[in-house]
Amino acid sequence: MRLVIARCSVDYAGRLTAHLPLAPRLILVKADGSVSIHADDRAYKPLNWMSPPCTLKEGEAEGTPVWTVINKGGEKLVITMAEVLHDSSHELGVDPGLIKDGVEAHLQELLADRLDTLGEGWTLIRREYMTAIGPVDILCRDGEGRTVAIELKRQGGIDGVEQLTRYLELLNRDPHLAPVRGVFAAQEIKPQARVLATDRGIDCAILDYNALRGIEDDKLRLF
Amino acid sequence: MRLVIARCSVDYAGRLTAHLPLAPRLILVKADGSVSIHADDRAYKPLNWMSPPCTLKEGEAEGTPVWTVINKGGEKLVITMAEVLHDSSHELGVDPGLIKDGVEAHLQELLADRLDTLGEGWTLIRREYMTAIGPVDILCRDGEGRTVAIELKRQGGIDGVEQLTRYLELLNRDPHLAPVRGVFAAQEIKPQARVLATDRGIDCAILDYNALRGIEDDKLRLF
DNA sequence: GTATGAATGTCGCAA
DNA sequence: TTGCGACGTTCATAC
Repeated sequence: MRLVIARCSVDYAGRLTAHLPLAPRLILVKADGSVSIHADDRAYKPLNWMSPPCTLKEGEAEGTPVWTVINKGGEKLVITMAEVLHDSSHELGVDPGLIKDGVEAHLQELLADRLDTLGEGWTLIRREYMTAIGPVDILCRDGEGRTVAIELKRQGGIDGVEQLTRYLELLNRDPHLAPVRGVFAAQEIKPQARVLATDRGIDCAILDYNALRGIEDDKLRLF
Repeated sequence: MRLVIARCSVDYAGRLTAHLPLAPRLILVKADGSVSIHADDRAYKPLNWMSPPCTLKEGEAEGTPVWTVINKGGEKLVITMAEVLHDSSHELGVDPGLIKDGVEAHLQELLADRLDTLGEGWTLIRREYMTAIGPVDILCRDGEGRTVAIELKRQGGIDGVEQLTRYLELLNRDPHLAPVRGVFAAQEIKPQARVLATDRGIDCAILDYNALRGIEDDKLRLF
């Protein structure tokens, strides 16, 4: 990883064209070949960048360094350095990587295992039940044997209700499944999404991730 | 802007929980208060980060530096540094910012000028035709004098079809306009979106930006 | 490889 | 503040 602090101007021509006037910035060159240009704001987002695979050519024009980064698609990033204030390189090696927990895939797994938290006697038919317009997160049967389509979200917004509505419309055309109930399950459901869901006869369920995981942990502890 | 290279382990507890085992990484502290942790891959994306507003507290545990970053929402990032390999600070000042030159509004302009690419005798009524639920990208008449609502997208997804459906529903209530056809026009239309559109009697059109622009260029060259 | 949906999405605009 | 759509979205995964 190479860190360069320089007063520079930058031009990008690719999916759009962009220009950065002369100013001091950080230029970050990673071992993967990527180049990104950071200002002292915009949080983690660079002003401009080039993703690998790409090639960096360090050239010169009238005594000032000019870096040209090009990728396969013909996108081009040109960095003109009026003044280099810092330049250092560091060997980091391969990163062992990130361990994530608490994303939708995990929620789905947990809920599929604990459908009884939604109601007594609920049984799983399939996770990621495939339809022509996409996979239903969970398809199951309720205590009375009715088919239920569950849409899972971390944040329950209107778009999730729309999604579930489309699935229900489609699933209800299938005589083997109809009538199909809908359950909109999320860690948090926004008021407007709840109103819309209720209006369409879709039930809402708030998921407690820690409780689900806790139950799971308890279950695991038994064995 | 402060650049620290350190062998560190990181724990994040917030919208999800994540852990990074001990390894050499770049820790980037910006003047806006943000902290991001970069490995030597993943292009411009950090392994972990905290966006401003947040507070960084530099502490210590058994002789090793421990940084704790907390934001208003109670999200927490803890960086434990086993070994600091580099530490430098740099004044960059406020960045003059980015000048972008994009394509999205341009597409609408081009298509409005070349409605005949969709069919013979098509004529523009209005771009950005205002309705109670938002502006229809293009409203026009087809060769047989029927009203047509066009929804434009660079990437045609299901959400775009939904949007157009809502417009059509509304427009068809207006006796001056009804019946109104729908055309979903995009540079690329995803299969599922096409299925949904077709199912709802909405026509799909693929736009060739370069061709449209080329035609436009030719036209411009005449004058 | 393609297509599809999630993302600690982020960002910006408007009601 | 919330909602909504775009992003050089990027990213992972199922087909």
